[in-house]
Amino acid sequence: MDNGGSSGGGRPLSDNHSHPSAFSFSKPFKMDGGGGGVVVGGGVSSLVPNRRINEMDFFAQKETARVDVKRETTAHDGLVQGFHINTGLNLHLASGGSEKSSVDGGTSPSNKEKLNMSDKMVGLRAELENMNKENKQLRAMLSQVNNNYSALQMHVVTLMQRQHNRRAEISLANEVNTEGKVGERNRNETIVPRQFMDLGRASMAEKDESSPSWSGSRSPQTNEDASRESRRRKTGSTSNENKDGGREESSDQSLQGGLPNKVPKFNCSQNVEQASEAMSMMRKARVSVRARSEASMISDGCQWRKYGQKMAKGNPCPRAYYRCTMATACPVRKQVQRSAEDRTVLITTYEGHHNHPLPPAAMAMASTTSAAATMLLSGSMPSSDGIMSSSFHSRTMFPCSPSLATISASAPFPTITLDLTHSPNLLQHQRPNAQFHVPFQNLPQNFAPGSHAFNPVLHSQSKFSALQSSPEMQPPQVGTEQVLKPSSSSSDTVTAATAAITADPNFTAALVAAITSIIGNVHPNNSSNSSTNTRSTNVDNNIGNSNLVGN
DNA sequence: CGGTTTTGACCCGCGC
DNA sequence: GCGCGGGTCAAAACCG
Repeated sequence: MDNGGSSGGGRPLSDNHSHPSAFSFSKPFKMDGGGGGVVVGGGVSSLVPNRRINEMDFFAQKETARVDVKRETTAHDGLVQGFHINTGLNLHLASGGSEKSSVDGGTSPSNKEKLNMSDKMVGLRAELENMNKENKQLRAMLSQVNNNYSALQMHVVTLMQRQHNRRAEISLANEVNTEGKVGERNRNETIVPRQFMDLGRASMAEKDESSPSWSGSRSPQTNEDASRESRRRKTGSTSNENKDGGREESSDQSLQGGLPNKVPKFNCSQNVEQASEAMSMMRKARVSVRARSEASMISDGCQWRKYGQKMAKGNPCPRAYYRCTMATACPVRKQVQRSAEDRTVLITTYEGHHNHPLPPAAMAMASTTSAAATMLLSGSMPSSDGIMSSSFHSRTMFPCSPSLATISASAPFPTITLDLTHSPNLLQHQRPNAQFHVPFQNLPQNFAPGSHAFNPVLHSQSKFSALQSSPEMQPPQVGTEQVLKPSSSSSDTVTAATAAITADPNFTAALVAAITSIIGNVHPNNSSNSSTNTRSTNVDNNIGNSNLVGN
């Protein structure tokens, strides 16, 4: 691996990554001080060289220079010149100055006043720019919150429906069979999918240990916690482990904290439980992205810290494990591995939801993974028996983009795979035919289904059966994904999932935005990617993505 | 010096 | 029970 050369410390990473708070607050303040000092203190001659101090903000310097010229001409050429200048760009400034000078009486005080006003102007503009930046940052945060909100909302609706179905089912079963089993089930009333529940318990157990009755099959999350717990007990809980444990705990909390709007809506404790279960499950849902890239990692705008690497069976390429480090408690993880069949294909699997504001470059991917996970879960959870059927080792395709995404909801983690290996022409076949209008209704103009015909080559490549049977399409890195063996029940579920996903414009919009950003990032032309990971390409990514996300 | 990467060890679930 | 594979940890090495 090229990790040694590309590793690099964290500082370039944090510098390159346009963390909003880092960017928008430091520079304007510098600018204020510099610009103000120059104009007030310096004479004409001293001002000109100052223009070359490029450390300062361009905007402030331009203002300074403009004022210099005016002042110079006013002083040397008299009233006519001065009058001429006053009709220039800074009308407000000039008139204000003249007003004050008439009050004060002298001409030189008038100049000073002008200077002061221009100083203030510069400061105000700097402030304005600062506020604009803040505004942008807030907008980004807002859009993320909105995204999370809608995702969670959909999931809650799904849960409610499932609960409703279950009640109906139970009452039906009670009529038919009055056995104790059913009665017991009825007492528990809201039995959600077992796997779902276990995941929820894991997070609940951390916060509330007063639920010892939780037992049964252990979910990976529980395993993780138990493993951590056992290690903690063994080693006497070093500071690091404490930190880690705290991190995990706070990650769950923060997960919910990141979506505060929904949780209070649950009045009964069971619903709260379900919500947290849903969140835990969402953390476990995975979104896998296949993309061609020479880089060791695709640039998604986030900061990642590698915490492990393993040789996976059946793949000579190692699998790398990354954690999001943009926030201390961010639960998002990802796995990166090259495809065994095609080494140019990089498979990135995301898991979890960011609990912190994201830079614009990261918004697309985060939104996609979030929405995809949500839709995957809400659509894939069978409502018939509340348990993710073991027969649900199935995959399906997005009808809107047959070569784009694959659902693989095999236990324990439902996974959705976005195949971007045909990315160069992706934008040309957003909508293969008129059959799938709805999902792209809300697309930004850039991504609105264009007049380009669906690429016939890709179209032929993307047939359902071909993709299913293609070993390349099976993300080899995750879980126990299996090749499709469609059963009637699974196909129903898959259909439901597909329908749910494709009916959600938010998801499709986010999906397309993410895909487009990825295309920009993983394109072979991006030569700087070849030996470096995210940090080296973030600036480019930000530039490239800002347009996409902004739309 | 602080953050990241590397890498061996550990734990757990699962299949036999 | 044992081995295998996946996932994670954490000390050491590395980097800027």
